[in-house]
Amino acid sequence: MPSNRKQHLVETALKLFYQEGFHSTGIDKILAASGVAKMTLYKHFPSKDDLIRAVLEERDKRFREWFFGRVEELGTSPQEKLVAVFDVLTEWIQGDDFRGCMFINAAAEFSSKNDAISQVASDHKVLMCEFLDGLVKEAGYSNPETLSYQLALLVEGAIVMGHVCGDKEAGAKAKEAALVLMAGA
Amino acid sequence: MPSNRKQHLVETALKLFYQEGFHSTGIDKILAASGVAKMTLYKHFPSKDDLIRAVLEERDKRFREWFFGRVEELGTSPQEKLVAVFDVLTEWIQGDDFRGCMFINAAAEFSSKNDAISQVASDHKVLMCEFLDGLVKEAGYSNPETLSYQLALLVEGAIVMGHVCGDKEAGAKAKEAALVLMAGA
DNA sequence: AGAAAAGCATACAGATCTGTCTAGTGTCAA
DNA sequence: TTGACACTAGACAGATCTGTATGCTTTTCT
Repeated sequence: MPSNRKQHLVETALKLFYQEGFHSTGIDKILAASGVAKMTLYKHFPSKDDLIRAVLEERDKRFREWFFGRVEELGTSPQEKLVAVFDVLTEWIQGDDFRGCMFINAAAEFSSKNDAISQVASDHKVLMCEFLDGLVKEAGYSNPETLSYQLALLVEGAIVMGHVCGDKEAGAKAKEAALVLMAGA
Repeated sequence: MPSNRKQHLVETALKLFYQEGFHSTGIDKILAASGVAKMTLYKHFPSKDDLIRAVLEERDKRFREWFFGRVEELGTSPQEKLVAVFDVLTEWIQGDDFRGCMFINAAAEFSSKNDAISQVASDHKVLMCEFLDGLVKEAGYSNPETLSYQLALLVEGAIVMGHVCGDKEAGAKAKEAALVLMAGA
């Protein structure tokens, strides 16, 4: 049974790292916000990097659960689910606490020398792509890899435009483009 | 006439901030790498944030000059230039020192509270979009804004996949998608 | 040549940040 | 009751980082 405190730390760090960035969020801020003692943190996580990795892994797990789950809720056929991807994307981007993709942000903050963190970010994107790929294959498109990657590009593009430019319509516009690509495939 | 030293500082900071990130690059590292004295830096830039802003503005200027220039070199008709956009994108992503888009990275590191820096990042993206929009309009597409934004999504998506996943083919794959969208518009 | 500006070197203040040490508190189980 | 264990509180070490102060040298312009 995982300690109460450990989970609580990850919870708090999840919010703070996402909202303010990794370097900008000091250990002390996380401790103050969570009400956990410093020694407890360092008992569970040998270093800040370890905490960051744990947070990213948790984020990956939760985000995909939420995203894939919502897609399944909104669509029945694989075709519908592919379209739903962009509705869920829009939901996310339009949410009040949207601040881009945590993994893109992590890749931006940590140079690729930091293997472990960059790897988690890359893995997350691969898993997102594989989800799309699964749907595209189920839907029976020819050249599924090509189409699914193209849809992934639109998703990532919308995340960026939503974050950097604050364009709340980025998801909807990506959806339009996706429909064109799907129709042409 | 801008001081030699000032330009030299921006030059050095440009490289370091891009390669290692903004928070990870301390003032002292920039000074050591450039051989400029600390007081000289603070004479030209009241704070690190001011230096960062100056660097981002310079980057925006140079990047667009390079990017737009290369596009003009590779294509003659607006149509060709639109295709060339994705060849130049590929060139960039495949370059040895590619580490994503400096403005996406800046937006990731600085929470939106930091108005000035976030604004420069947003402005850069808007200018990139406007360039695409100009080409699309010259090429005579109907619904130009729709198409140009869709192409922008592909560009941003390719940058992300190129950076986070290290996919050197992201640009080429975005090009394929762009051709489909252009054909359908 | 000589004044004014620009830059250099270095030490330092003060804040902040990661990570450690120590001593004490509360809890649960044998 | 006692011992193991998790956690707390707070001081502290040591590094690092931004920004300042001071005194000196170099360049530049007239």
